[in-house]
Amino acid sequence: MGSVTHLVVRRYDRRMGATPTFDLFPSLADLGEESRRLLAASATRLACAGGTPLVARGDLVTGAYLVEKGALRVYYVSADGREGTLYWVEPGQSCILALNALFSRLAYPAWVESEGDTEVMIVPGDVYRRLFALEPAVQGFTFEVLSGRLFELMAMIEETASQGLEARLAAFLVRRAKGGREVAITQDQIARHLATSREVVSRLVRGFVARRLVATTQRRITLLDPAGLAAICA
Amino acid sequence: MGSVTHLVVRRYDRRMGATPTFDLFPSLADLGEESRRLLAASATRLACAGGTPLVARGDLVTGAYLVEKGALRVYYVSADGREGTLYWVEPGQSCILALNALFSRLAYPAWVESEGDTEVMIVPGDVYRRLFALEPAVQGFTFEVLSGRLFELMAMIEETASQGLEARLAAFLVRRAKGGREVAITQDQIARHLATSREVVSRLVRGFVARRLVATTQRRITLLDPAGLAAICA
DNA sequence: GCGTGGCTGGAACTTATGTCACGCGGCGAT
DNA sequence: ATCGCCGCGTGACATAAGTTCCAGCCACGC
Repeated sequence: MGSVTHLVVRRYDRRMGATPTFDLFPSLADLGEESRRLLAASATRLACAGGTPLVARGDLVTGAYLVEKGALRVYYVSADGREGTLYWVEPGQSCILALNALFSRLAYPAWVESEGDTEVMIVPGDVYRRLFALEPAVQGFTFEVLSGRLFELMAMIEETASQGLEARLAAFLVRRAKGGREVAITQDQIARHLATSREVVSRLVRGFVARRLVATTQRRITLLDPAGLAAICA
Repeated sequence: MGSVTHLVVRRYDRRMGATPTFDLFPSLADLGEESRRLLAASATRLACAGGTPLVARGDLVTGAYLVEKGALRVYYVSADGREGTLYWVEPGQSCILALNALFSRLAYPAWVESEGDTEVMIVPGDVYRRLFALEPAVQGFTFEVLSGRLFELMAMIEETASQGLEARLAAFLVRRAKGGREVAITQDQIARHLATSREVVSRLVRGFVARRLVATTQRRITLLDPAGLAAICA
């Protein structure tokens, strides 16, 4: 909000000296030659800094978003201002809601923002639809993305309903560390991911600190005992 | 459990004097003649009474379930035994998780049971996959079912996170009445839909009764003031 | 040095929800 | 009839989570 964002959209062309890379999208690698050309001719790339708002609830989305770098955070905001993360779209994945809205022509039901320096390949809606009709690879890719999200959301509902906040926070930290021990994030941001308030996160983190599971500094939580945290999730 | 269930699976054939009806599945109506024949030759129908367990978490699902009558209830059960309904599959819809597991070959992540006398058309996995590859109508149908569920689940997550139980109960009753005023259901069942306990439902219903929003008898709740209930949801 | 803003720690309190224990009434089975 | 089960009502209580409010701390700029 008010911060300077770097939002660049450009067409793939000679100037960039590169056609879209499909390294991240193996399912898309075996397109027919014609489809590849169609894609290269119409796809644009969007690059932006972290925290850039990309889609607001109710927007009509005009293309398929294929994330190449960084991540997209898809989240909801309830009437009283509380927000919660629905899922992240990481490199090699696609923003499924975009595809969704794309086909069913429904308005997008959530917000999307970038997280970290992000690059996204955008395939215009009509092009994607044509590719979907023609290319089994695109059908399969689309189906996988959709069904993967469905599974994630179902797991999330169950987790939310059956686990306390402490367990969910522990799980969040472990996932977020991705095998490492550092989680560089603000407690306020954590609160927004988990749809709770900063104070509550602070209280829970304090509890972890007391049990020597983590250590904290400003904007950073260090996992001292990942196994212990993981045990809490169960 | 222990109760007598009526579970019948039969092949569509001369004895039934009818090929599968596509009335409920307009998207499937314009299949090629060959596909129609393939479908008719391989589809089976399952008929069962309410409460029949059909799929358990972890099952490998072997076909696409197209509901013709009754409904399927898809729900989760957490470690401590609490359960909650994820969604219902009503006539004209398909059990998307079945399709999901079908394509990605993942184990089914939830339970499914029938609700009311139910009839389901089951298309074997390999047949569905072949039809999906060949028929745009099937692709579109599949995509719509998947994306519809995604939207529902997202809405549900937001609702669960931002609304209190009372509001969710009110919403449940209004939806369930489907425009009418009668909801024939046990409070215990309601509790299982909303992932809470019977006592809590009882307490909330009592509150509604006190406000003359509903009246209760055994196994039944009558909406006296649907508008008032709807107001609570907001 | 000093102020300012963003982030965190922390107590005290309120509220929603879950849990336990029990009674009561209807209704079908024996 | 009467026994027993099921669905329900109800209060007391336990607990997790949200809320309010304030203090401290760090980094940064001036």
